Amino acid sequence: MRRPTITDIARRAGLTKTAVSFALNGQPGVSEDTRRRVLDIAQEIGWQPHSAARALSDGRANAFGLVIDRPARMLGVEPFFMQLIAGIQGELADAHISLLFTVAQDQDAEIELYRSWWAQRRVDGVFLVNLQVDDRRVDVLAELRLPTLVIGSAEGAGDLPAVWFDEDAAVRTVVEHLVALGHRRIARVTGIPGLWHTKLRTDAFLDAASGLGVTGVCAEGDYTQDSGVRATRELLESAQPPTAIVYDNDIMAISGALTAQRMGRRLPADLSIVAWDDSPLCELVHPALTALHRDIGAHGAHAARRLMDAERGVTVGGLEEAPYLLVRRGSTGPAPAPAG
Amino acid sequence: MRRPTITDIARRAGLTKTAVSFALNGQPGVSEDTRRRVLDIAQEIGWQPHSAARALSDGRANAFGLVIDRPARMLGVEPFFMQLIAGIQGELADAHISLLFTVAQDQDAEIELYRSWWAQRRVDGVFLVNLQVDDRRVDVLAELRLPTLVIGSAEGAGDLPAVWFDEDAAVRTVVEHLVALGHRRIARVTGIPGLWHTKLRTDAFLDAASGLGVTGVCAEGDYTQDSGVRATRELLESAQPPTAIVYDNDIMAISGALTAQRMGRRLPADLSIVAWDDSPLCELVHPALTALHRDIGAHGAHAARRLMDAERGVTVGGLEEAPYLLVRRGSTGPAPAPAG
DNA sequence: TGGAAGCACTTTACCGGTTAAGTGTCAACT
DNA sequence: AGTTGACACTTAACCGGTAAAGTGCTTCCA
Repeated sequence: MRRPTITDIARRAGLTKTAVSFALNGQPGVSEDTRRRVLDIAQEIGWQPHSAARALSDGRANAFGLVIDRPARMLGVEPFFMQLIAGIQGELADAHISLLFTVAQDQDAEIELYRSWWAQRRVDGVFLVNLQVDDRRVDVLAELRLPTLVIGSAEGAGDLPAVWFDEDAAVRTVVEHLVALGHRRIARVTGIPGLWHTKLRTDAFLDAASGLGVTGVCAEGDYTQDSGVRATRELLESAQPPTAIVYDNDIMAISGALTAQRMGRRLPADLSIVAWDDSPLCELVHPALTALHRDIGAHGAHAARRLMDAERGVTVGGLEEAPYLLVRRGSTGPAPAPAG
Repeated sequence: MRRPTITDIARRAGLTKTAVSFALNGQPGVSEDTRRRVLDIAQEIGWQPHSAARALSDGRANAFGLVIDRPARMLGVEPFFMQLIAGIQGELADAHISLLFTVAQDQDAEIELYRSWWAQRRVDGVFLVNLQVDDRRVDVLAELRLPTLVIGSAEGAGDLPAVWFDEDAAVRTVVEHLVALGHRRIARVTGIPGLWHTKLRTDAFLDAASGLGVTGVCAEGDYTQDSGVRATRELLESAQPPTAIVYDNDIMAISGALTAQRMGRRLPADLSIVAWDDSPLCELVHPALTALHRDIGAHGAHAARRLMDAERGVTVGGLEEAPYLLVRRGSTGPAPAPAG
């Protein structure tokens, strides 16, 4: 089955390919009759433009790129990226823009990939995720002038447009919730320390705690359940254990909850737990975990729309998403009465 | 920063672009000196071929496609696809082939996407996952002659090449393991019924059970934790509850394990549990879940290599992966002594 | 010493689109 | 009646590669 070209259409319509191109693209210069006829033929023989031909001609690849450089072992346990991609797709599909999705070994490999994509004109722009403090990717992408949309953090994005959630407000909501329940020693198990949103949350967490006159402690995690278990154990075995723990993702929260239960803590009577990002996993354990909920699909859609705008030269500002929603479930409750 | 083309190289080398093209592609017809010089210049100015130009010229898109049509809600809770994609990428990267990854609403949308990719020459081939019984995609792809590699099932793939795991042997391994532990009533919570590998496992499960003279029961699930909870409850509340349950994925296994524990069953004293696919989640619960382990990354890599071969016209046969490995953890043990 | 062969290129054309510039025809206007 | 201009196209060129066919020079051999 040979794929039809505009030349085929031209032959059948008795026109030149230029006339056909005009007709197909709504350009003036062809009669309405002719345009109709051309469109009918195109429809009939199932013509669609050859992506490479068009790309070569107009210089646009009609593709965006998304690279994740976390180790494969850690990928996918979190639903975040799949939901994000699904949201992005929804917007891109209508515009006939494809998504090149890649998993890179590390940041060097990721940067090499951007250079390669740029040099080969494979993509018209990229989504940048998991922004780190002093992230080298930002400078590289700016230097390449590859349209970029940062997902997840306004800080550190430099001049690049971004979409993000208000981590600060979310942290405050959680801390206020816990303080209102009487908690005075609150801990937080962080995500990977180098990431901007981890830093934002940590700063906001310590601020909120001291602002409300309670003790806030951070233990370092890395999103894996191992780290969730370890951090939880350390916190609960410390001299002055917290009565509530906030985890930076759901995996750590669940492993933390189960660890605490194994250590004899009742939830929420002895310990309250809050998860960040509300995946189905949060309802897996008993009691179900109180969690910060956000619309990740919409987040992806917003990112996609903005990258499309940015790539077309429209100046786009940042977008702060609708606030996180604190979904209260069984894992948070009144602080235990002070011992002794 | 203008991107360099071979014409730029030609100008600097004092040659025509044809000579440059020959030099860059290792074609005969240029002296070694000239070739060196051209390669040096290319290196120096950071030239890489314009993907669209090359695609237009040689007719290859240098991209493969992968579509998943499960609802976004269910995606990503399972690490399977992320690991698969990471494995695929590893192979494709060296060959400078990109992966177009898309999440589709349903199978109709997926088929439309294939037609569109084909008509626009966006991809040179596609990976087909989650093969269903009477899958319409197989015929469409065969009709389009879009090189296709089926991942996960030889059955139902028609003439399309495939890579798959031996589900039959895996089922037998599990059932034999459980029977050896003394279990006589074994249940299985299935994945989505329409999928080929679900059917394969179900048939094999019932066969293995009757072959070993034990009772095998299947309860329908759909990979979600809700279905895991529901099926587990039904099974345990039935007149003759099983002493062991095998789940078709890890999410259902975990929710099943937790549900059983909440219903007062001790694991493995009262009930043994086996998970299909060994993600980190399996070690989340206590006792950790016995699980069927397989190398999903390698699976993806094999698929990628075979699709590359198929697309180049090499006749590729099917590949059965190394067998599943049953990782024994705390969730399986001797069957409880018969009551009464 | 003339012809053939081989080398190292160049010329030309093509892939399938888009687009600037050119052309023939007809109607309207002066 | 001749110019003008609009219309509906066509011609030609371009995007950046690849590749078949052609060219000029050297070398080798009979």
